[in-house]
Amino acid sequence: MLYTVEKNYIKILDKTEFNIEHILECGQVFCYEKTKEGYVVFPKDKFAKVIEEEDCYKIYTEDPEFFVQYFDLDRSYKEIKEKLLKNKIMAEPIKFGYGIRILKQDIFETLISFIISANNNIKRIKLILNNLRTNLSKDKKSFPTYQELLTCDENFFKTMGSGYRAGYLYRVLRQITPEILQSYALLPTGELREKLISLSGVGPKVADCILLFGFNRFDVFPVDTWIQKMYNSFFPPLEKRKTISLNLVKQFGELSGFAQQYLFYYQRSFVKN
DNA sequence: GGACAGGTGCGGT
DNA sequence: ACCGCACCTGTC
Repeated sequence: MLYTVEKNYIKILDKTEFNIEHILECGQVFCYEKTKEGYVVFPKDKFAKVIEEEDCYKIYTEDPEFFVQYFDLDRSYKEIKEKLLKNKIMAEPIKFGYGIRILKQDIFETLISFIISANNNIKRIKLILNNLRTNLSKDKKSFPTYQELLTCDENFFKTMGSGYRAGYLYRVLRQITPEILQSYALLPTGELREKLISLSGVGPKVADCILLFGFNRFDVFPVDTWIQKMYNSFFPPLEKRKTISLNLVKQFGELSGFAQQYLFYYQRSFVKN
């Protein structure tokens, strides 16, 4: 067993299967901060403080049940890594990001976050999301609700720093509701992907991210500029991201999403600084 | 100062 | 269906 639930924290017993830096910095999430003591993470209206100790992690939270789900603690990543290691290309990335886990994030939150992420850098994405939180949510620290976002006009989103994505945000809020999004969970991946791409500000890359991080569909391989660079350094170079994605899904099948995270985290570690 | 960020929408072929 | 280009704005 990976964890035990104590009174006000979750204890992670195996640090080879959970590394908070790997989990939060591998590109799947924006609502976290590094602190002096460790990391804080604040999905939806929840909050947890993650502290590393000698032989364990402690996840301090008022809602352990939520964070057991959120951190995907009941899935064996040991098995996933073993399967992925059959592909030689995965050896170094898994060695480097051994403690990665794919979070189970709120679907609506993932939609809004990744629309903002398009052609953008992480620092600025976090800034925009912070602006939205402090200006819209009543407690200044929860992710804004659908209703709160719906009251905003396009210009407001611009003042939050979202630039030309302001129009995407304004329109997408009038195309869907969190409830309709949730109902898409019943659809097969291909059909669901089409639904997502039909939304304003959602193209192939953002759709794949929502599929992976919100709906936890692992048979998709989001290809951004980093993955494209990685791919073109390992394989005969390709221009089109769609072809790259198809090739990678062909290689990794139902484990594509996991492979993507290890490869992304590894690739980005070189270029960062 | 320009290139680049976790791309998308749009109009023209 | 497949290009090519414009697009906010902070950071290097």
